[in-house]
Amino acid sequence: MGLRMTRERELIVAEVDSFDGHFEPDELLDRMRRKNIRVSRASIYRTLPLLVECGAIKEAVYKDRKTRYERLIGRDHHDHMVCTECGGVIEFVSDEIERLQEAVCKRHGFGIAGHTLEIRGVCRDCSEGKTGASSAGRGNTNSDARS
Amino acid sequence: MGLRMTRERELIVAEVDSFDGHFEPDELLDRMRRKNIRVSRASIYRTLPLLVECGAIKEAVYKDRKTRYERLIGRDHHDHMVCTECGGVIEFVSDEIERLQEAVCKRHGFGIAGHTLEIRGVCRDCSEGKTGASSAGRGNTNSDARS
DNA sequence: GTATTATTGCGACAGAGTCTCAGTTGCCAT
DNA sequence: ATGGCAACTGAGACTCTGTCGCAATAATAC
Ligand SMILES: [Zn+2]
Ligand SMILES: [Zn+2]
Ligand SMILES: [Zn+2]
Ligand SMILES: [Zn+2]
Repeated sequence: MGLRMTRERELIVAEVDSFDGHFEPDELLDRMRRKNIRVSRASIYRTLPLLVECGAIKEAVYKDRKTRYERLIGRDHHDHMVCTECGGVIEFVSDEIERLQEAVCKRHGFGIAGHTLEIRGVCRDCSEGKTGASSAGRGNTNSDARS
Repeated sequence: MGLRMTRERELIVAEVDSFDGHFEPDELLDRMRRKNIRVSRASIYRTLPLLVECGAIKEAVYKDRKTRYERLIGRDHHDHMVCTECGGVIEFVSDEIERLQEAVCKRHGFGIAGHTLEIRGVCRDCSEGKTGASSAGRGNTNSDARS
């Protein structure tokens, strides 16, 4: 049969909606625990893939081999530059790149459902020697207007 | 002191060089076991990251939360379209996209070290109803000339 | 040839994510 | 509103990829 809207799922969705940026399942769990919102780890791990299927969130940057999610609803599509020094993430959009992707896929008869573009490298601050400028760098997200 | 060229590392490099396409560490191990080449799992897991640092291979598509590698030496850079139906992988290159990425990064003062572009969707065969055309699709790689 | 020290292999370990199963609860039909 | 049932939850055991510690080994430097 169909899915059911349970109390737990409402709580999880609410929590996901309550902030921007990237998160990992266990991170979400901790956040909820600290707020005294009781939901089991299993439920979180079971719900997030459902939200991906609904298009509410998507898997984003992988770090260490942990799945990271990112809210989609209420946010524009963007891609990522990840600094290998400080771990910082710059979000960016290039309409031209998006258009070219569509063109390439069309040529292959490939129907796009989504994509992930992740550029690895060294951000300006780190390369200018402001070592650890962005500090110990626990994935601070440096949002950015479309280019 | 520096690194050492050991018998084990030679064997691993030889095995990696012996085929194109993507592979996972344990896959490589099995392959070698079957050929009666004895190298410990730990050595493989320790060597592959070194090869990444040398630029001989790189981490490619993640699948299930397993690290997948791909040989770089002797192959041109390319990106991936992954079919969500059959699991097939189409490799492609768009020089324009590559160029645009450089432009965007330059604008951000971001020094590119590498990138991963993975487009998810449905390939031609699957969308034309040739369901399972590419068969049970365990990641068959459909190489392709530059577009 | 000997000293030095990186590397190997093994098995123990770590941690993200999955599975099982009994108990619960949303949902639909009556 | 009530009952029935399948979907869901929570707890913990489990799986599986990847890492670590340590004693034995072997590649390099002298
Ligand atoms: Zn994009
Ligand atoms: Zn983002
Ligand atoms: Zn590329
Ligand atoms: Zn490839």
